[in-house]
Amino acid sequence: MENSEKKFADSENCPVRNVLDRFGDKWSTLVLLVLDDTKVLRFNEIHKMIDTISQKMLAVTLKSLEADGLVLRTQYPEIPPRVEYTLSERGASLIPHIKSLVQWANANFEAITQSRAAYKK
Amino acid sequence: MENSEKKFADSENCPVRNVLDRFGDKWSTLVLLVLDDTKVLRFNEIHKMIDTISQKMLAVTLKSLEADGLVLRTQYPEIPPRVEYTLSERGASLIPHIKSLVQWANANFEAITQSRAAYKK
DNA sequence: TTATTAACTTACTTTTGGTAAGTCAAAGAT
DNA sequence: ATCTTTGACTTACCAAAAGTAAGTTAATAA
Repeated sequence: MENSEKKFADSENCPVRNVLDRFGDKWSTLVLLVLDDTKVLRFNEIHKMIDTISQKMLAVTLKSLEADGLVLRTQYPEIPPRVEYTLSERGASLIPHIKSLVQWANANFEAITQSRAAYKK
Repeated sequence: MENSEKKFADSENCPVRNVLDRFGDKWSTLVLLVLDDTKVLRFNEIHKMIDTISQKMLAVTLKSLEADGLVLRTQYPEIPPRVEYTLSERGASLIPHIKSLVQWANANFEAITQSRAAYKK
């Protein structure tokens, strides 16, 4: 009995599951794209660019991206505080892969929208 | 005043936002990968391969993938029922882009895990 | 003295996802 | 004839994740 049927089970040890758990959240990928687009951004600047994200979720998203070593956080000892976010090298290395997905998205956006509308049930 | 700061706002009309909203759910991408891996699968077979997904979420995930035209559903008029799922052409065209992400995941899995452990705060 | 500012937290509510049981219709077992 | 099994789901209820709004901090400006 082969267990090819278990290839994706067990998210602890499966890199695929692990990374999908990581980026299958609502905001991480978008934040990375925004940082790639503008290189250096402060908290409130990111918040303006993605205006539907809540401050709370932006805070936790940035924190987990930082924990994963994808984003660098630089804090200046001033008041009011100033904090700058940038992609790390590792974060930057992810971008081309995300952009390849984005290209597909742009190419298929219309067709998908139409399928969705036609599906209606 | 330029509004480059609004490039990613408004998820209705932004293909990037739209597609990330679509795949920023917990299961869609995994289901696509599993279907790519085995080509034709029945409901319960997918459920076994991704054993942590609930039947409920597998059902809604498959339904939305079908609505988007990424997955094809074939129902045989038998009892007990038999339903087969496959990738559509459109779904198949997405796979290479997802796999490029997966490769990155495999390559960076260890380093990320270590960063996470070191972060601890 | 009070307002302002940036980068967050905190308390509370809503949405999304998980769990377990139920449905449907026929074939096979008792 | 009634009971059980089977596969692909629903449904009702509960827990976890995300959204909302208000609060915190410390210095400078009004």
